[in-house]
Amino acid sequence: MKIGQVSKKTDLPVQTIRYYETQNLIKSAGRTEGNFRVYDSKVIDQLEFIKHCRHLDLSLSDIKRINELRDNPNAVCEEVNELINDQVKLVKIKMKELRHLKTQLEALTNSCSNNQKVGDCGIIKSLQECDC
Amino acid sequence: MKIGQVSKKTDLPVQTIRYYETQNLIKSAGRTEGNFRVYDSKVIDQLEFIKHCRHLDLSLSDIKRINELRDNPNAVCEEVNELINDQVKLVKIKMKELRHLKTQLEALTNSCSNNQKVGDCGIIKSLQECDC
DNA sequence: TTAATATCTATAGCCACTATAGAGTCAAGA
DNA sequence: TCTTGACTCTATAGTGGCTATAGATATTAA
Ligand SMILES: [Zn+2]
Ligand SMILES: [Zn+2]
Ligand SMILES: [Zn+2]
Ligand SMILES: [Zn+2]
Repeated sequence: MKIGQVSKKTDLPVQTIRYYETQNLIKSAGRTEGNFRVYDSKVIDQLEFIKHCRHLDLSLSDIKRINELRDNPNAVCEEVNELINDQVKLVKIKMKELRHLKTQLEALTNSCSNNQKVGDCGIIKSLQECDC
Repeated sequence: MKIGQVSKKTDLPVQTIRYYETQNLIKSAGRTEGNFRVYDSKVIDQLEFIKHCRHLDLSLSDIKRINELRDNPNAVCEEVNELINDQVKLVKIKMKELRHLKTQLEALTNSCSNNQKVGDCGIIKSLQECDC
């Protein structure tokens, strides 16, 4: 299988697959005589795994670590658990920040009736005076 | 006033102030004989304005646009309004994504009792099988 | 044979900074 | 006056996770 076909099967851009190789998330593939990468079907599963991890917004280094852990199926899974818990914490922090942001932005839109002069616009004024 | 003092007053790193200059968010400052930047107190307000906009996660190009609009105090403030509304939309989209993420991550943590073998860990299994 | 398509490497760009290196400037104390 | 240390300067690279481009080579289909 060449990289284009892997790309179609996984719905990942060719560039991204090559990028994952440079980051050692997948092994460097074998090559044809003409220097084209050749894959066997195992890589599909590996890339799907990476994709799912990325859906969860795990960093590539986290994913690398999870892959390492997967290679020791007899080890205790505590570290996997921690990684996911840390990610939950991160997401919660980001959500909190966004809620704060939303409140502030909506207060701003309420301070402007949309047909004022820029010089009188409540948004501009609030941005000058805000004490956050 | 030299850049270090501006930095202290605004609580912005010196590098950031210079960076804003390269991005034309503030005018390039005057210089001493020894080529040090010299500012008057106006720049403090300008930087505070930028800071407040950044608190709202407005992009530097948005901030640049808002600054341009501020220079036409007689224009209608519709565009300011739109910028903020677009930002609200962005924030809402991001919040939705994060809520989805949180749900998925918490389902993952529930699928693992933390003292399993990696080979049996529900998190790993879910990441292999997930169909999102 | 030729044209289109696929692949290769290397490099730059995105965003908003942050960090570093190496050189120059300035102020205060001995 | 000299020196030390703090401050500033420019230029450059790094962050993360891709994405886009250029220019060369390889393969495939008509
Ligand atoms: Zn998934
Ligand atoms: Zn307004
Ligand atoms: Zn503010
Ligand atoms: Zn587990």
